[in-house]
Amino acid sequence: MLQLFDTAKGSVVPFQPREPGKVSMYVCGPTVYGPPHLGHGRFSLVFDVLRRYLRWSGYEVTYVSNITDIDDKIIDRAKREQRDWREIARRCEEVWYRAMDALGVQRPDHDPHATDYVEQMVALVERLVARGAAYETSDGVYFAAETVDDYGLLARQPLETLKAGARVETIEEKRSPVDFALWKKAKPGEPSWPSPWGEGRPGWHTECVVMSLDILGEDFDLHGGGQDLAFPHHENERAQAVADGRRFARTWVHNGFVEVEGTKMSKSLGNVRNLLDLVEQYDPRAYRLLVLQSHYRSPIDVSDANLRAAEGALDRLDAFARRVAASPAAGAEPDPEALEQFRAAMDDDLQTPAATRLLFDLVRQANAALDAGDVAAAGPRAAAALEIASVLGLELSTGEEDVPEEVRAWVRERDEARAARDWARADALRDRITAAGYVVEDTPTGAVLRRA
RNA sequence: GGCGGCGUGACCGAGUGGCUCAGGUAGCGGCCUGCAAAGCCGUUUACACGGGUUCGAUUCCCGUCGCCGCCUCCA
Repeated sequence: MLQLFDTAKGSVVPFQPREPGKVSMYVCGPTVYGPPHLGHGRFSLVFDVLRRYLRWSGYEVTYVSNITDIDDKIIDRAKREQRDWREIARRCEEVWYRAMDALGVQRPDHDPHATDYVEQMVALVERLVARGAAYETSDGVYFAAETVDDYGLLARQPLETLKAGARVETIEEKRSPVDFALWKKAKPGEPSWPSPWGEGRPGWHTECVVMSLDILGEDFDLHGGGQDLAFPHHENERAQAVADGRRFARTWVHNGFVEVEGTKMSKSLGNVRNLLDLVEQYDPRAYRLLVLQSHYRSPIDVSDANLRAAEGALDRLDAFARRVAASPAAGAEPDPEALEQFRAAMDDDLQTPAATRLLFDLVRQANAALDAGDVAAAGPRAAAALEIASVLGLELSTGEEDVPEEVRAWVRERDEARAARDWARADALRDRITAAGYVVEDTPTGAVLRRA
């Protein structure tokens, strides 16, 4: 059975879905005001892997991830660039999905947009005001954090400490420094929606409450995001739901941070903080592998050296996939014991490092068996390795899909030359193929091509 | 000030009170190969420092040093 670290409980607990066989998960998505960065990539990959694993485990998964398409940062950028804020949001959303697609992150089943839920948000804020959990000020409506008994649960700090640590540039009308905006009254020229408190826009923390409950219903299974969202964002979502008398997420899962070695990194390749740059400069799967190789709650350091190493490892996996596909070991049933080990690793709070180790062990074992001509031993291990890779979202390349006909012809010529033991000619042809960007591998069944 | 995390071999990065265990990348040596590629095998005193607990600590406790994150809108 799957065990996950629940931030609210502060420990690893058995994952028990609301409804047997079904999992409802909500993962906080991006605010669309700029290109996605490495942090977005990490949480997307982490929860993509969790989702794929749950599916593979037999759960029917509903995956919701929102798009925050109205926010101060969007408005600021619109002002600065003299553009329409909606256009910025729309463009950024396109870029977001382009990056996600490149990373192999499956699209959410639902991607609610904040602007489609403003009415429901207003209704929630009204209820909170009516219950005395929120109050109006000259610039908006604020949530009174002290009305929630266990406020600070996700921050894992008591309310008093949070208040003591709060930064002081707060509005004087706020009753407590930890209170946060549910509704912001519009200044002239700002996008706005009608409300009982006048024209304005929702605060950030409210949308996720409304959208998650609307789509997934009360007591949904899992709420996820980056560690930095635990407080204040998730804390504040939860506070609203609790004050509204609703049951909120059963389990809270947060992934660790991405660290980019400032100077070193920027020196070697000029600040790859942007996800799009990363997927252009490296095999996009390299980031996924990097994420898999450390535990989701640990920090990861994304550096040129790390990404290159991951690319090297992917070459190995691709070569393996090619070799298996071309061998008689292809198509075997996966070794059940290996899959059991995989399951054990993943069930233990998603120990993807152990899972990837298993993957590489299986690859080595299967390769050795193939070397020895032991198809019976190679098949099940190879199949298990390929299945594990697939569950982790690592799509391996077996193919020489789009090799130009010209290059194929050289390969055929080279095979003939080799058959005639004309090594000089064979080597000349290989040079030509190499120059065209391909690598030839001679196998017992003929030459195999791949991209360099 | 409060809370939390981290410091592992050339590099990255898991993990554990004692049982050669990681794994990946790179280098080197070997096998295989016409030569390669791919693959396999082998390979470099590893666990920040100082104490303590213990028969025994990289793993537990205390301290020191260093790095990092969160504490109102940043995944």
